[in-house]
Amino acid sequence: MFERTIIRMCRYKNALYRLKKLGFVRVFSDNIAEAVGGTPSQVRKDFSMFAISGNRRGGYKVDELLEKISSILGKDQVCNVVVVGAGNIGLALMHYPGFEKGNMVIKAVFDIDPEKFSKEMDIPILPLSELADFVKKEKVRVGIISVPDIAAQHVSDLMISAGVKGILNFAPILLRSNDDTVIKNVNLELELENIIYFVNAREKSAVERL
Amino acid sequence: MFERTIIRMCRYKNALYRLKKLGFVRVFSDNIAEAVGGTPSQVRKDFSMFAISGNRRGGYKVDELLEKISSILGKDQVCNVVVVGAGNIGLALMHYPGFEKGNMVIKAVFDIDPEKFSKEMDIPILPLSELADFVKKEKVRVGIISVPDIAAQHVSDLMISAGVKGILNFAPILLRSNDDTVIKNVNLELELENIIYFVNAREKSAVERL
DNA sequence: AATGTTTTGTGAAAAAAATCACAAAAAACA
DNA sequence: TGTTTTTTGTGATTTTTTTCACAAAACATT
Repeated sequence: MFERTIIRMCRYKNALYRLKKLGFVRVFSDNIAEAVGGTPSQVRKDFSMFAISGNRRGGYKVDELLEKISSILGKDQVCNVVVVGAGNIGLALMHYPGFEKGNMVIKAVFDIDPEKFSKEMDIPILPLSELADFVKKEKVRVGIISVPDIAAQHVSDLMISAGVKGILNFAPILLRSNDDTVIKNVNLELELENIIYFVNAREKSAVERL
Repeated sequence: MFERTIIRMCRYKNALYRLKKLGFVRVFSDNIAEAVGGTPSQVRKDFSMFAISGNRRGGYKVDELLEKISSILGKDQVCNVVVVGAGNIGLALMHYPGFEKGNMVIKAVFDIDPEKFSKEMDIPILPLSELADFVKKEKVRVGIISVPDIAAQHVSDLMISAGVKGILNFAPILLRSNDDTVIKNVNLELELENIIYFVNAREKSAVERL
């Protein structure tokens, strides 16, 4: 019942890092809005939900704001992540540069194909059978699923019983959250399909306007 | 101003394919709701937006329904897609099996690194300089961006000026749509951060309940 | 110190989305 | 054929989300 606001808070944080890199020390709500494609009043309203306050006329100090948002988003401590599925998507995520800087660390990738195992690497690829132990030992709380749809539910069950509390699922099947676990489904096919719809719709309405 | 409904329509279609494969000939709104994690009345309401009607007491015939939804989503004809950025994510998408079956075909991948070029493959990897010609010749209307953030805006401009009408952007930077082009930003880092927030929030509220 | 300007913070209003609830239709069955 | 049961289709209601609008605060300027 806060979801929209939280999603935006993540965006604000990202935008603030960029603004900071550009040399900003203070920002106003319209700078932030501009950076994330929103409205200034929505930015302020979102902040007010968390009692984040700036300075009337003076805006917000970037560093303070970043600190407050980060503490709300719980990014003070590092979050350990595992990936299950060493296919194309899984390996791509393994090397995705964006995670490290955001305090999220992929500790290992798991698969069932022995061909893929490699314990020596920076991020090891391990047999799926070792998942539960690894999760417990390394205090992993978030997992990424990048296996074929047919295996996704099983992997999800495995993760949850091992103690994972949040799952980002790339398999094209809907995994359901329960009271104890948060699951976010990302379906690339659907995203693309969506775009195609809107492209067609605009084209059609452009034709009709003639 | 329809976005939510459209996204769900895509999900319904997917679910219907699965139900069909399971042997369903007829479905009721609650079967569909169950399959996508929604409510029956929302399914019906969504359908009523497009004047899709079933049979009182008899539900919906899967084939008819699929046909209607598909025609709304504009998936009658194949949609040609290009990918720019032959990095980890780009190559993963290139081999992503979900696209083909949904009538979306990746025709080529583009990059600026000559090391990566390979014209002989099933899906060729070509120099970015050939993008505009390719898009025009192959009537490509949708593009996927999987380049580093710093290059994303430039690639987007290139695509749009070549005639691309829809963009799925994986670079961690917000690209803005205009009246003529639809852009959907997918930020993997943000997705993961989101999950971490909700995991932490639940943990905290669980502790408070003690 | 007084006045003017800018920007926040937030209730109130509007808009959008989801849910409810129930009449109407259609099949099943007696 | 009439009665019962099930499920749709949709207006009405509720909830959620966004936008508006303006007083209060803080700084600048004279």
